Amino acid sequence: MTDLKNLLHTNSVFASLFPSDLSEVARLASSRSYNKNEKVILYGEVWPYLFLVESGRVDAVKESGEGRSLMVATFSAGDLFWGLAFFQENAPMPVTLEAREPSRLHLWSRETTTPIFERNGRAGWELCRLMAGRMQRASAILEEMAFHPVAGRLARLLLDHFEQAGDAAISRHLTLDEMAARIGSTREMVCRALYSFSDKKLIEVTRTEFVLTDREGLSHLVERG
Amino acid sequence: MTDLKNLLHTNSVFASLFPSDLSEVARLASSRSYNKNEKVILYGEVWPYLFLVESGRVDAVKESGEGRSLMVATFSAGDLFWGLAFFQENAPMPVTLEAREPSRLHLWSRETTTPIFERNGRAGWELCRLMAGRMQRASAILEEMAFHPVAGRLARLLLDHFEQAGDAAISRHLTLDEMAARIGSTREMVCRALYSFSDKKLIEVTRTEFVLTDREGLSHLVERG
DNA sequence: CGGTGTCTTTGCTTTAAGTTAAAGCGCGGG
DNA sequence: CCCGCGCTTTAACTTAAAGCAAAGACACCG
Repeated sequence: MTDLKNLLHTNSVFASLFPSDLSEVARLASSRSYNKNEKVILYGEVWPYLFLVESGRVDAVKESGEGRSLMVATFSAGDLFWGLAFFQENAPMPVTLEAREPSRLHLWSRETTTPIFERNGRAGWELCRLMAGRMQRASAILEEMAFHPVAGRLARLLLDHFEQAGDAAISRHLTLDEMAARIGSTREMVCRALYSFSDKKLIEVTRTEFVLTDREGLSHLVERG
Repeated sequence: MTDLKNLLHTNSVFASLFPSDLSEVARLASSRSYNKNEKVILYGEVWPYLFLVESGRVDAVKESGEGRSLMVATFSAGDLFWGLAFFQENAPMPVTLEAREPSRLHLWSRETTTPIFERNGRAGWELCRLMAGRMQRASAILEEMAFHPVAGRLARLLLDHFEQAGDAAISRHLTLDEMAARIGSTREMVCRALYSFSDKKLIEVTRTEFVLTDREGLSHLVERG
């Protein structure tokens, strides 16, 4: 069995195809590699493709007319995503997709795969479930942007992103700009918020490391914003 | 043929069921009426249902801890929507659903309908298409909240909501609070923004009516935010 | 008619967010 | 080893948004 077929088996959507259709899908895939920071597709383009990430990492980013950007999702090995035009003709991409590290994707076009999904009810259903999950995430982001101030959003980012380490120092592998993009703000705001957390003894900050000293306090900030 | 079956036929998802399954679905529906302002289901509940609006209007609203609210969608006759738990067990409602006028809905539970979708590939596919459309809308709202200031969001609301009338006076059938909920702001901000538009000769405002005098100018405001 | 409650409008205050500018640090290239 | 560039940190300033309070306007009801 090919590597691609193995990869397909690990995905709940493809795994529920009839075996013959799974082979067909494996044959229809067009595979491509992307360099670090290479764009997969730009915001606003009509892009009728479905893709599965074999390796690497692809970010979905919205960019405003001038300067600001907001990262809404990131996809890594095993994740499935699509251009809206895969489902609805002429629907433009709502985000730019950009490879953050050298990445390899397998792509399928709308025409070749539509008939396969139409005869595999179970796979269509799994795809719905996947979309429901994405919807939930979109909804959570929207809620944060609408109701939680910057400090609350940053507190959540810290908690989510540094779950693992307990009291240990964590190296800052995100720049201020990257954090700002994730919470929809600016590098300066993030810096100030970090130091305001530090003033309140919630975290310790150095140029290169964090220590989350008071997760309780941080999650309290997330709550009330 | 029953009224419900007629209604089902007008919906792209149900219309692509096998005829026998369509009858089955009609039989499985539980139908309910809601009064004006009655809640269908509250934010955060686990609600594994799919529903079709027969008549009336149902709004999807997010509410913040204190006071603020944001209306993200409204459903009227012929529209299909669902609780996330219809697709993913235990996923909570991301919005509160509330009947804005006396409304009648037909509901289906997860258990009874899952097998039907699994054997009707075409219907599952149509459901995906529908979800893609909803995603697009969610994405547009997010983008506005993140990148466009209040004035821009309000300008769009005016243009969208009063498309029909040309230069004629339009009665204000939305209160300031309702407009504020739609653009994620407050009554006061909306009022001020309206009068700032009026100062710029983009619209004319009276206590009870609007005239959109300069749609050009308004859409220009939408652009640059 | 007057009373009551909802909605609109406005001024004033407070808070959050964003912008600009100026250092400071530290790593890699020459 | 030093220099320069890019990222980080900080402070002062500006703007946008929200909150509060009070005054009208209107609509409905008894």
